[in-house]
Amino acid sequence: MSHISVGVEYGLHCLLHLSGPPTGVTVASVRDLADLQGVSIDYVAKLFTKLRKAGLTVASEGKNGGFRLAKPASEISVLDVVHAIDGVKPLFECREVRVRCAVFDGNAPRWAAQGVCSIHEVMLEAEQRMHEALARQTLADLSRRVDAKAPRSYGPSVVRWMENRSGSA
Amino acid sequence: MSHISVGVEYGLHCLLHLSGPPTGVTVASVRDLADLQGVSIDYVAKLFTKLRKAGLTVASEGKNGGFRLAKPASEISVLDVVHAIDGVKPLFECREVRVRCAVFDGNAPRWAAQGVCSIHEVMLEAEQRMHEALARQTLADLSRRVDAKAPRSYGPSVVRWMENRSGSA
DNA sequence: GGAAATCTACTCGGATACCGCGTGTCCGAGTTATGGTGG
DNA sequence: CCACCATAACTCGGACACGCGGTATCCGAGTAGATTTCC
Repeated sequence: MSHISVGVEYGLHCLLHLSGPPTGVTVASVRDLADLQGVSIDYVAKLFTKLRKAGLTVASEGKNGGFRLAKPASEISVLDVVHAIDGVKPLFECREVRVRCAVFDGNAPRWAAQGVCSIHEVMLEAEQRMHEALARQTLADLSRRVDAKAPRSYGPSVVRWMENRSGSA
Repeated sequence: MSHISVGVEYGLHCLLHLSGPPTGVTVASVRDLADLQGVSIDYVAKLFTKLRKAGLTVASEGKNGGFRLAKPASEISVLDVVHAIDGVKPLFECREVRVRCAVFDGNAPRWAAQGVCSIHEVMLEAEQRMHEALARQTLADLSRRVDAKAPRSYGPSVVRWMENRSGSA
């Protein structure tokens, strides 16, 4: 179990497919998105509920409904997706052991509880660096990287796959 | 449950007390270290077993035994402690969903499985930034910060507390 | 032919089951200094 | 006075219990377009 969950991974892959041409479409149903990656439909649906609440996607209900990005892909960072799905769980949870030092015998002096624990400071600094790196990358950046790897035929084949599904259903 | 466990927090606090004057001593038993912070003895013992295996501390067995740092505090980074106790668990565990894309229909082409997943790359970059921040801080740095906060009387009182314990026992 | 009813496909959200892992505890074994005992 | 033995204190390492949260599934409700039915 890692700090950044698989939900984030699924979510990012789905959002990449929603980032428009050349590699993806602009609107798709949860069913198609889930089946496209061999993941549980219900699970992906829960992810998109979170993404919607975070204001990253908008949903259109009813038949032929689906999700699309609420903003241009260049304005959605990886950090946004992480926070939307995993919440803001901290890298490190300080338990304030400094105030429980036996020397204080129960009642810690003011200076011990004041400010942020020194160890906590270091962890917060590291967390900050991590967040900066994640905030720097947007869906558009990721999309470009994928496009650079994949052959030119990949994008259209994905689009065709989705159209065939809705056609056969 | 955060990515960096409470074990690391306990471990760091213990190691700080082992970082020598002015705030700490140079050798101490697990019992004293644990009681000093109101933490389970057995649990701290397990932590120190890991720290020993990682080569950060050395133990002297038998009566009046205990642990001391294997290296100067200035050569032990926070990252070393994190890795020693939590292991090297990754920030993000890529499940390679890219190769499971339904378009490939079971057998993914070479280009899809080649190299590192684009999403994974971003996560690795963030993890790297985090590690850099943790590697930059040593026990000596932390010790200095604590000393700057605590009054001059704190260090000696900790030492006295330990001596009283071994004296009364 | 147009309006109403039905159907279908989709989103929404809660409830729940499963399972791995972090946290914490317990115990037996090995090791070394200390204190006591007997020659 | 010295050698020997028992005891205490400590580390070492495995085993295990507990609970939380991530992962995954199921189901009922609400909504809107498509289709059919009926006047």
